[in-house]
Amino acid sequence: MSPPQRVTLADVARAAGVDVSLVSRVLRGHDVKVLDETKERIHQQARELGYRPNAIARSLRSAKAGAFGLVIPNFSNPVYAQIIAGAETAAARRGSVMMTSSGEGWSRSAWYEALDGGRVDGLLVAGGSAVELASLRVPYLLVNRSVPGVARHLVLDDERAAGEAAGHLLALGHRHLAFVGGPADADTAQRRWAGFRAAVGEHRGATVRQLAGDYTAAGGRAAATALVRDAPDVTGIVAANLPSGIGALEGLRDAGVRVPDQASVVAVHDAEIAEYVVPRLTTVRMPLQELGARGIELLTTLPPTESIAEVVDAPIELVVRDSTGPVR
Amino acid sequence: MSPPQRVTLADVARAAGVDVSLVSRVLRGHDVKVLDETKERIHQQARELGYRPNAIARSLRSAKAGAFGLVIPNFSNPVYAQIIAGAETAAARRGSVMMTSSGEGWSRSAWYEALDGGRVDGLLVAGGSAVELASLRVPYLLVNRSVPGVARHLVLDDERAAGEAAGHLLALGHRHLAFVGGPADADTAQRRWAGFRAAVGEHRGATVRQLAGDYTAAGGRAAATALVRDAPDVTGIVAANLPSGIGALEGLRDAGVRVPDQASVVAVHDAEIAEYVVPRLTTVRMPLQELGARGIELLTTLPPTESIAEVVDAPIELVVRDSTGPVR
DNA sequence: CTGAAAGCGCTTACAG
DNA sequence: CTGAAAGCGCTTACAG
Repeated sequence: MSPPQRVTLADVARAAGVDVSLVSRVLRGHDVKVLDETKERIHQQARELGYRPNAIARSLRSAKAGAFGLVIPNFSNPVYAQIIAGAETAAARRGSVMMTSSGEGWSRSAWYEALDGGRVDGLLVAGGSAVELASLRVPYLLVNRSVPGVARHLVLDDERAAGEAAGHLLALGHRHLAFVGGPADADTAQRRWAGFRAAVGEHRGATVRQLAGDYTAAGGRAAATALVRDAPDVTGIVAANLPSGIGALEGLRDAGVRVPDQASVVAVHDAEIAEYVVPRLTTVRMPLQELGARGIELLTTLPPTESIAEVVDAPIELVVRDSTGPVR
Repeated sequence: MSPPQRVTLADVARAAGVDVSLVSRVLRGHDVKVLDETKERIHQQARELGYRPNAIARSLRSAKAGAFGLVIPNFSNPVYAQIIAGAETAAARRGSVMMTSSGEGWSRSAWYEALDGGRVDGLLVAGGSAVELASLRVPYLLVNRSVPGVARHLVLDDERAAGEAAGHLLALGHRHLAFVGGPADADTAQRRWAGFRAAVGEHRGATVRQLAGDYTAAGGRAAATALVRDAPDVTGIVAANLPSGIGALEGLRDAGVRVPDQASVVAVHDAEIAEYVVPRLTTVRMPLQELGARGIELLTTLPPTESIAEVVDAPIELVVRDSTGPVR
């Protein structure tokens, strides 16, 4: 089936009776001043021989990989699926492929070393340790997170998202609200907490509680259980992410608290799964595709050493489903 | 922060006062007969200069990309997350990175062309059109699907998985069973139907129904609705995939049919989401990681032109949750 | 309009 | 024990 060996520019040149350099120029469309007849001959031979350019050789010569890398912690989180989709589309527009990877099976340092070896023109880093970034030669950008000491990052407007979630509950009449947070090292959770807190703080008479969480359903469930036991006055819950919100729903159900009749839940981030839980979960949809796309854009346009701290400028949308309702 | 330009082998050689070829051999650990002193000097200079090998140059020279590609239709399906994890681990064991992509934003042919340009040592194809495969120079392997005319594929034991699902329902006393299928062009759905049919066929007095589906929750919901209307005797449903099963659960709930009291549902494939739906969905867990890992193994060990049609040899496991129970 | 040359950064026989 | 040379497949000035 597949030919035993690669066809190179030299093969085409030989077949067409011209020099490789001419073949290169014609095939890349770089040269207008070539006899139509010659052009035709070259194209035809290339086609017949099944010539396919060697991207590696081209990369070496032009010092351009034609690819971008995206490092994520894992593939099972639907949040990353959306970032990837945005990044792939933006990269394709520039003729570059995206190579997405979680580095599973690699030591972190070996992994970064492999990626830094000219294989990519830039690296979007959405997960993994940030300490190795300092030694990177390839331009990189932290995405959806900011880390002290790393001068290039692009994040979402987490404050605003949590603020909208809180605002939704307040508008429904809820006055005693709780926030189920994330792991201590997740800066996204910090910002969401800050946004939540600020939004509720504007309301006289409203109270606020903060509960530890870990971005998992189990954590959300535990938080809800504790809430029912320790703070029965709370009727509105904002979960810092989707799994926490789903877990909170479970915890409330276990405790016999009816949603949305007796308590309301909103989670930050939206994904298909929110449609499948019972009751369907109200969420705040974040512009994750735009995050991925903008990341690629910054990577290609910004000087590699320039600092950047940007917030994605795209709409955040409250998606009201069945887990929120008027108080009492 | 990052140095303005790359450090090459030549830079290290100059700094250490030796030839590049020697640096290459020492740094790669290829040469034992070198003075310890020289070795030390080379290593130290490499360290000080922050030398990092250029993978592209190495690839060109050695005609080995050090990377594998994995083409999937999209990243939002949790099934692929598990395949990717298995493939990444297996590739890492061979010192290769995995570049996973859905080719979003590319035309299918341009995409395959880009991947076939020496960037990867092999291609695992879990999605997308199969017609371009014939023109590929790089070794490839169809994964989780088999296509007529494509002589290399690795699939799961779909027959057995559906058979186990049916067997579970039969053991619970269900005699009137239905199968919610997948799209017409999904060979996995065909095999699951065959396995379902064979398992039920062995039982005297058991009846079987086949319903159209499309691997989506909406399709599963419609199928369940039709079932309640047209075949009220059916008490056991096997869904060809997870979304279909979740949709079937919704359809039954809409129709007021209680699960598992009045009807049982099992779905092929397992993922976290099965834990979150109500009632928690009984599933058949497939060895997806093993599929990814075995795919890489075959790619690296099999001669590129050799045909192969293999079924992954790893346990399939019934995961009993709350959506199945004894009949009536 | 076309060709010859140089070189991207590495590796691998081959000398010495 | 170490160096010099050739070459992987391409692209890009530079000649003619």
